[in-house]
Amino acid sequence: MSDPPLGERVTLARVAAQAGVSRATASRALRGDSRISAPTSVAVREAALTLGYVPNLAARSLRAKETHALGLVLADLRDPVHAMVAAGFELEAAKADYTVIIVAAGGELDGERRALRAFIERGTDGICIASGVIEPHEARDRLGGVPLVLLQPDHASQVTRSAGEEEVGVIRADDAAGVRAAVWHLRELGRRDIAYLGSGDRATNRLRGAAAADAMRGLNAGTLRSFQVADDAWTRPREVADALIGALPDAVICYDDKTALALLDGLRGSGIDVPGRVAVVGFDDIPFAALSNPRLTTVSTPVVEMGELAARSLVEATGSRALPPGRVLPVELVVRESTAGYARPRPLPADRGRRTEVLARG
Amino acid sequence: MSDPPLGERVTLARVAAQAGVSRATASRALRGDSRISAPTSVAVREAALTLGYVPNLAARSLRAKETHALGLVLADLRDPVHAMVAAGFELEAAKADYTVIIVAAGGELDGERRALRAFIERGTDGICIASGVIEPHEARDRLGGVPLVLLQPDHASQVTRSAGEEEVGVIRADDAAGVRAAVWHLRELGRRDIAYLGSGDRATNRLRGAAAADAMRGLNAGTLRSFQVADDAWTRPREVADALIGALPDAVICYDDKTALALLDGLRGSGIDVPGRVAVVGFDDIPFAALSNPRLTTVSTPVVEMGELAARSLVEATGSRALPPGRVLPVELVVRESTAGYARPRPLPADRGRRTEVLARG
DNA sequence: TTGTATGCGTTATCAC
DNA sequence: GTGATAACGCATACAA
Repeated sequence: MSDPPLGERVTLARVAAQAGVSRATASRALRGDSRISAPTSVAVREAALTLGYVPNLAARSLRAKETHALGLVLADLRDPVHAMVAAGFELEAAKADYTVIIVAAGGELDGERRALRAFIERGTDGICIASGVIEPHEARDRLGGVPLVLLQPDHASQVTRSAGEEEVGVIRADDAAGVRAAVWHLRELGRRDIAYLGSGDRATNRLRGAAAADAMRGLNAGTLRSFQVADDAWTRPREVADALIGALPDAVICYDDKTALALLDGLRGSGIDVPGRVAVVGFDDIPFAALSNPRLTTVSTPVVEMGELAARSLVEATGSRALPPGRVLPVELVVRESTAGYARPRPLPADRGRRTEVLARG
Repeated sequence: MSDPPLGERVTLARVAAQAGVSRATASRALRGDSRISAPTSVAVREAALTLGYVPNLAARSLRAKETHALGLVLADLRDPVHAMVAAGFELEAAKADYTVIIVAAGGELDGERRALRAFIERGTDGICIASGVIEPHEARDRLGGVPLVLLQPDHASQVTRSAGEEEVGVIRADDAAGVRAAVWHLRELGRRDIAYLGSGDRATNRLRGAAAADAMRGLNAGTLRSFQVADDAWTRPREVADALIGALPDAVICYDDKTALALLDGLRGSGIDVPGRVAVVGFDDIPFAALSNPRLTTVSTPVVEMGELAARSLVEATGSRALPPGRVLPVELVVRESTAGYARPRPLPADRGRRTEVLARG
């Protein structure tokens, strides 16, 4: 079952010798070149197997000028959303027999620059920057020709482009549509004093906040109130709740699920009922949003699929010399208990509580 | 700011030519060889900079027989625990200027074999298998000499080794101690009918179950009851709760936090009070365990640190020709509301609810 | 159908 | 201090 212990690594030359052919023939046989006769092919394969030959991809890359590797830059694998993007990316890359190099840049410009440099050094065939803060133009410049996909770019320049618009090489979720659906939903429930709770100071945050304000305007529903907490405030639920308490709205749309779940906890700590006193909406629909108490209403974004799509685009781009296309992916509002009517739900028979209602489809 | 658009990639030869020296000299100058004169060194660096030279690591690896890359096999990046291991691993690798290749093997033997093969092909300087199901001996065989670290190995052979024992190249958390602390804690609270709720059929699950049974025996506390749900049951909370309902214990130690949080949700769906009727304990202490309602008592395992440790071991192993050492890392029981006294906690002033109590330190 | 020869970009060994 | 030159392992253009 297990290969022979490779003290010194077996090279193609050894295989060729063993099979009694030239290196060229061995190479062709192993790569399935149609011109090689069946018997030689078999002989070579056999030799490779018994010797435990494993090709040296560094050597192959050097010749072939392609590595069958993709690079993925993201902010932090500890964040479930980023991890899910990475999961989708790796999954799809693996299907096409590509390997993935991941660099966590910590959401910092210099980290992203270093990551790009590392990818160039390693000659990755394609690169994806997820939630990057680097200016798109700079990234493309630094890469000079290597296929690049920007996934939910978080650079300031992204705030101003009009919603729903596709951009070459950019994959995004339709955040604006999601926020709009949330606002509509809350208005339908009779909530009047709606607020946006931002977290961090990146483009995505500002974009969602702006979308909420727009939606309010579109509904002639008065102005949106705005609160803001730090990037990592969600690990300190009190801090999140305290940002609102004292000027409590009757509905809050949060930057993401992490913030929303922390808010839920913080409000409970202050004896404030959700959804009775305040309705809460999250963003992303991470798995734990369905397990909170009350279960969290949230805008579900296809994070895993976005990762998959990014990888697929890159794989395709390396084949055809074309640029990866852009995409704006639909999101949907998943309504759960945190925005239910004024009464808290009773114990639920069967799986009723799990049911979700689609209000908006990007 | 941005490098010149590299149509064809700049090679060392170009830099050398530009600086008016030989390739050898250029190479030495860039790597900081002390024998190169200051003026030439400067000239070379300058040339490299203006030309936008980026070294080709494939070529370098081919010569140097080391890649400055580490391989990480894990089951699934969508799982927060695995993602956190990966985060720690990448973080620490990056500090030592190593790049990380991640392959998700889906918890399947063949996937892990393929991953190892891919790593060998790419010549990674070290490899970590996290929660792998591959037999340790087989893994070492296939790798022939490449430093290997097994992180929380999940192969059957791991169940029988005695708890707390260190094994070369194996990094584990002291699961048994954690479970023991949980059992003691529950007994102290007066819970008598304690159960273990397993999930999946891997070694780690069996190991934790066995540790719980042992702890009960050690306390002369009667026999532990055992329940079991599928690997992915946590996404179907009803199913998790239904596994217990009908023979409800008054305390449950769950395989992990995901399962515990699902159980919390499922029990709530059935109107069963936690901790009033049942106390619930999780395992891992993922961030969301602190945000549930009730907040989850859980065994905190140093997942990120384990990833860091793994990477560090590998980096060190590549330097010194030695094998990576083994480690059993301490865990601690974090007591929260899900095992509080019989009364449900009132709204909490300030951060009282966040306080944790350390009961056991591996 | 197979073999020969060359080069991918670096670094190390040996000269000078 | 610096420069030729060879070699890492592989894949291909060209010959046969």
